[in-house]
Amino acid sequence: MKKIADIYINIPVKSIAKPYTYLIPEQFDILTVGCRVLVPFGNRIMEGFIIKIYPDNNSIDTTKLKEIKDIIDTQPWFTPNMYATAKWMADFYMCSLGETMRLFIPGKNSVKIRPIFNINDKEIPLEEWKKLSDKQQALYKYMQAYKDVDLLTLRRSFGSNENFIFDLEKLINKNYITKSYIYHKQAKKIYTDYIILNTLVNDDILATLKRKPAQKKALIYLNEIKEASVTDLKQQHISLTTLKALAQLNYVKIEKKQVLRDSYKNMLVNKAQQRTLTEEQQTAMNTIENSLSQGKNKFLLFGVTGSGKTQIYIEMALKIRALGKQVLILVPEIVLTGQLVMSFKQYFNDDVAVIHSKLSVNERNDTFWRIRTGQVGIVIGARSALFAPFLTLGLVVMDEEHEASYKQDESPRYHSHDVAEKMAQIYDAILLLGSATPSLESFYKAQNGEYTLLTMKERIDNIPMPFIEGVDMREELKHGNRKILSRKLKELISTTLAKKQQLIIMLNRRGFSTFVMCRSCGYVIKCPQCGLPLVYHKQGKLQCHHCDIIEPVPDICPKCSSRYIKFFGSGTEKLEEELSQTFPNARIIRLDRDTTGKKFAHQDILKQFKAGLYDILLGTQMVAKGHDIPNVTGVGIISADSSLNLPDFRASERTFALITQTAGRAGRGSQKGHVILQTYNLEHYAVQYGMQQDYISFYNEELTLRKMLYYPPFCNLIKLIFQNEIEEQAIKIANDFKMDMEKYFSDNDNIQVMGPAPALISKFKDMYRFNLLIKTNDLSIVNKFLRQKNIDINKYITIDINPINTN
DNA sequence: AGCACGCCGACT
DNA sequence: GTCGGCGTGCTC
Repeated sequence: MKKIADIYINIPVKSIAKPYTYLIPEQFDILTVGCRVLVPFGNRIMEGFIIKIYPDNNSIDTTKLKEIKDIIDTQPWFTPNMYATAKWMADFYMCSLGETMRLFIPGKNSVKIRPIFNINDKEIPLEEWKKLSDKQQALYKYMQAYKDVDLLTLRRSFGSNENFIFDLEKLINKNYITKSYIYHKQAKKIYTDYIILNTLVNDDILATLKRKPAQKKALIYLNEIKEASVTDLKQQHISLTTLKALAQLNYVKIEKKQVLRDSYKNMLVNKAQQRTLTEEQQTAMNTIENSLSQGKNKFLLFGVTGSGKTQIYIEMALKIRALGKQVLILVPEIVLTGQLVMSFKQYFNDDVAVIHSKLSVNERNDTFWRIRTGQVGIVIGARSALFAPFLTLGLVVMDEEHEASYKQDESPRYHSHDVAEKMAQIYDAILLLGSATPSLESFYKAQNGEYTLLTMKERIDNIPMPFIEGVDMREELKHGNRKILSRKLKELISTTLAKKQQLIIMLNRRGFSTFVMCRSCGYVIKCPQCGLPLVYHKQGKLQCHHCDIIEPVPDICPKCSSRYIKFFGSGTEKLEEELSQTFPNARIIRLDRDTTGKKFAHQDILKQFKAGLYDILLGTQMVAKGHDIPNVTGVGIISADSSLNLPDFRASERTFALITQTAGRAGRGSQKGHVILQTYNLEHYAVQYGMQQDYISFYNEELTLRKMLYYPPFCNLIKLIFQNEIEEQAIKIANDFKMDMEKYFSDNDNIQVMGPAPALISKFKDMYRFNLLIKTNDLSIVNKFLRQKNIDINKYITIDINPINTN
């Protein structure tokens, strides 16, 4: 009797967000829950994940079921814990299980499926043949000559214009040509020749090699390490000829072995020196031990920039590795991995795997395999590292836990913070969050005892905190200075350069001018797709920083045809120009998304700056994060306000964090740092406390505001984005829903609906977008209501649980 | 998401 | 009368 399985199809589409039932053919009886399979779906072959196998098929009508076509895994890819995580994510974020499960496989699909075409065996009668067009006849003749033709080959032979597809379908419909599918695994395994010692090495054997010094040397070397790859041996100056000769003598065996790609393998690092913890670090470790013995295993490590949080992560990782469990280290961006990977490699060497979105599918696949088979114990990576196939998990570290980039901003819109916390629970692992500026939510939890708070106030080696000075840019204007650089900052740059020390200058906008406006009619040139102002870049192009669309700069205003088109606002390119004009002898390098296109470009720039090849590093917030450059004593923050004026309740929090993080770059060596902070909002509390580096006061003031306005951490947020081609329709549907919901929850004061308000990107690809913001103290009842109303499968409504911004 | 199906206007 | 445009609905 054939068994039956429930399968989720690997497609990121809400409308098919349900399991489909298939028969398991007898030859695939080994299949279990968590295996990946190929199934017929509609008239295609698709990849699917088995989520359930029925013990018997008595109560199910099997006549309408299709059969599983082929298998991808014989062992389940999804462990029960991976499945539990995916399931929780789908429930919590109200998206399809297929959508969350596919996060866990390397690449979007495990197999590549492509259609191939062949002629049908039966002949075409002459009178039918005559009815075919010339093109159709040509196509048929072509397929008589070649077997298993795919679309790519046809395209090459029949021109790039797609007309042949029409004729092809005609022939398929008449059953002259058949269409079938072939598939192969996405990831290709690579192999290398491996040399394995095949004899006891003793004096007798070595004696036979008396006149063969190279072979003798090779054998002695192999005796020490037993086996090695041919490439590794080549580095030891042992040639393939030598090895082949040894193989002839049967002293060694040559075997093919799979190589697991790892571009971080040959990273050169110094061995870790003697570990000595500071008093604060030791206290933190003791607190962790005590809490663990009381069964508390969630920690918030609140440590100022430069206090040595990384060392705590390492200490904890050492403990967990000693227990044989795996460790996950999350970092906000690939950019930050460089520094942290180095530190971990010093202690763990090749026990470290790195995962991020710039890895090739092949390398990711190999890395996943090393994790899956327990060949590595430390996994460092950005968001996507959450979905590595851990065997066990004893510790989840989240560095810079306040970072907004932990939130995935497209479907499935998960927040790594939530997922990491859930995973820690599922795997029974320790959760360790770290930040110099914790998110309000996390610090609030620490205050309430949900997390154990670990505080480190001192910088390592008693390095003093930098001196921060604010410059009111309104005063600068009054004194006739219309430049980007204030007089004080210019002075700081001069004196720092004179001392042969380095500077970091942050301006959180890339490009040259931030908007282009017609002086005559006031028209601002906007992105045709999303309506945001286009940014002028130096190479003479206009770019949308949201859609990456590039447009030429118009000579005349598109609206009133006047020639008075001017550029306003300043970005990093303009700052670079002003700096090099003001300080012609300074060596300046820029770091922003425009200069970091290639895979390791970012690290290269930082490496060169660190090596002293440049005096000034300028860039967007990228320059604010993580790296430790001892010779930097001066830091300039050009516009602390740009993040302050955003219409979002987290604007103050972000501004405070950005100021603190950037200022923290100054004075990491023995010299005291000096920071100039330019702002138009000098009296704002986020700026003031940022200047004083006083997180606690900022937290208290911000928390009072949050409580008053009923925002997180006092409630949870759900953002609903309503889309429609007709603006009024979008507003009406949103409003109707709002009234519906308010009626349903009329007796519950803790659930509020705000809006509808036009989204920040109010029109995208001809769709108007309006937001509703739901505030609730109970996510689950709102979740239930939304499902009941089928909001979760409505393709014109996007649900964002715990959104990172509200506009 | 694809892909078939089906209903309506343009062209041989 | 046929071709082909795109809106609608389905996928075990």
